[in-house]
Amino acid sequence: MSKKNSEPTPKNTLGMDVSVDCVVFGFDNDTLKVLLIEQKQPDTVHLKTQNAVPGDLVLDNESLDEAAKRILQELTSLKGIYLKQFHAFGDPNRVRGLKDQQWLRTFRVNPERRVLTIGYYSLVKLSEFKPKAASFAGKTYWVDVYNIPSLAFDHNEIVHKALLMLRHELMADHIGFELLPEKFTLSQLQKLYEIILDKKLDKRNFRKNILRTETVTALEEKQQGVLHKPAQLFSKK
Amino acid sequence: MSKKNSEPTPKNTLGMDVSVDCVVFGFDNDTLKVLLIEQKQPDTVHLKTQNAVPGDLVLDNESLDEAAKRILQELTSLKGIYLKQFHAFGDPNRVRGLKDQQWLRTFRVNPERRVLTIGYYSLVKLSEFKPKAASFAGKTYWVDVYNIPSLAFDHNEIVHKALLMLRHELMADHIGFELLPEKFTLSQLQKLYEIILDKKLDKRNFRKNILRTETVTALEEKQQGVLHKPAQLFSKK
DNA sequence: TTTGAAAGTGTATTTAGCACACGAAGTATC
DNA sequence: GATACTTCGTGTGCTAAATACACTTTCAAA
Repeated sequence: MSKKNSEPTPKNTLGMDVSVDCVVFGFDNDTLKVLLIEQKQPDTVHLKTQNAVPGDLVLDNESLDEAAKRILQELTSLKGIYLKQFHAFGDPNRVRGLKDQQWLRTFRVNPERRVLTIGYYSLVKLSEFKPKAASFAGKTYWVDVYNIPSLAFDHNEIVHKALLMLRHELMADHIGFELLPEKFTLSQLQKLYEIILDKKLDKRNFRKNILRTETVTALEEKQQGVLHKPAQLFSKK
Repeated sequence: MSKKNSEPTPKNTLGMDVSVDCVVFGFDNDTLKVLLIEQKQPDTVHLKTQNAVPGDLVLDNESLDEAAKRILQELTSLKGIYLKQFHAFGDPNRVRGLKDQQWLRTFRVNPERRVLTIGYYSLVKLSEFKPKAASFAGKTYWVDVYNIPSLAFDHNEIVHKALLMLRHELMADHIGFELLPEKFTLSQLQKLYEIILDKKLDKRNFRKNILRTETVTALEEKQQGVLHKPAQLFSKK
């Protein structure tokens, strides 16, 4: 089984396309949403379009983080978005749907090439989000993370894993405010936590906890235009 | 910037080689060790050999997990080893050392091809470990994780990140016993924790904690052949 | 001025974290 | 068989964090 050192035997593989897929989370005060794109389809083949998570091939001189950043910036005009690599999806059969294969034949120079994808998730402030046409995407839209339609490739699995990682990191690093506007109330933040973690939290204990972590800081300002006692506004520290 | 749907424009990239690198941890009752290999070198070029973490290209029909498992099984005879994907390393310049490039020219059919690697770490029971000749490796040996020499490619970074992930998961999931023999004492387990986390722990509190998590179970047996009060043996539950 | 609706706050109880020291159970030696 | 040596195994009191729980305040609208 072992080879002698004196006989170098170069190893051959076909090579893979590597892509980055971004699970973009947004929050609209009621539901946690994920950004989907309608996959581009050639006019000739008339298939029902599929939905997918935005993603693209990693370019030849690009790092993975750079590719993820580029994908996000092609979809939005936002800068400084929270981005985190969370898993590599490399099953050789992850592309097995008929439509998926047809799509690859249209949009990839090497449609037979195996595709490995690196999953990132990102948190954007829905309030500041303005969709932009991206080279790799058709229309974009937001769907409730707890009610996601059937997606292209293995994207349902990717979204599911992203959510698990998000939950985990929300608890560990308190990154929730990345999904809220610059100024937010603690009630908004609590609701966000409740929706992401999918359980109710006690108001007083939640506030104690958040304030203890010192990830947010109270502003002088108060909420305006609400028909009840206005809440104090906070921002990321 | 956006393209009309009616003009499919296939995207071209050169493709990448994808490899899996395994950071194999072992524990010898005193130090946490990492398994290194001596990189194979052709006799012709007489370079000082470099050390590396074991890894190999992912084969054409292999998933990432399968590749990691194969790499481990080529190095050891062990089955059922704990294995976990922890990060993808994809910087386009991660291979920039002169020796690294020479090595690629010898052992890769496409030495210029960009290489992406998926990092896995694994926990093995040193007591059961028997090194085996592997197709991709020269000699193997263990080094103290806190005293690692300069390695090929970006492997120092890979090991470092693996250690951080291991620490994290040790706390969260109590997987420590994967590094110990089937039967172990709580003192052994505590020492393992202390070395991985790099801090002292209180004996009584440690025991309370471990027993509360119910990840281990007490055996009838006691330690034998020690010149002091024999400790109770435990095993994974 | 009354109503509605969410904001904001305190306390008591339970649970987990932590610091700390000594008798018990074996082996080896004389 | 007494002694010395070494690690094992345990209990308690204190402090900090987690949890459960309900009422008053502040504003806008009618």
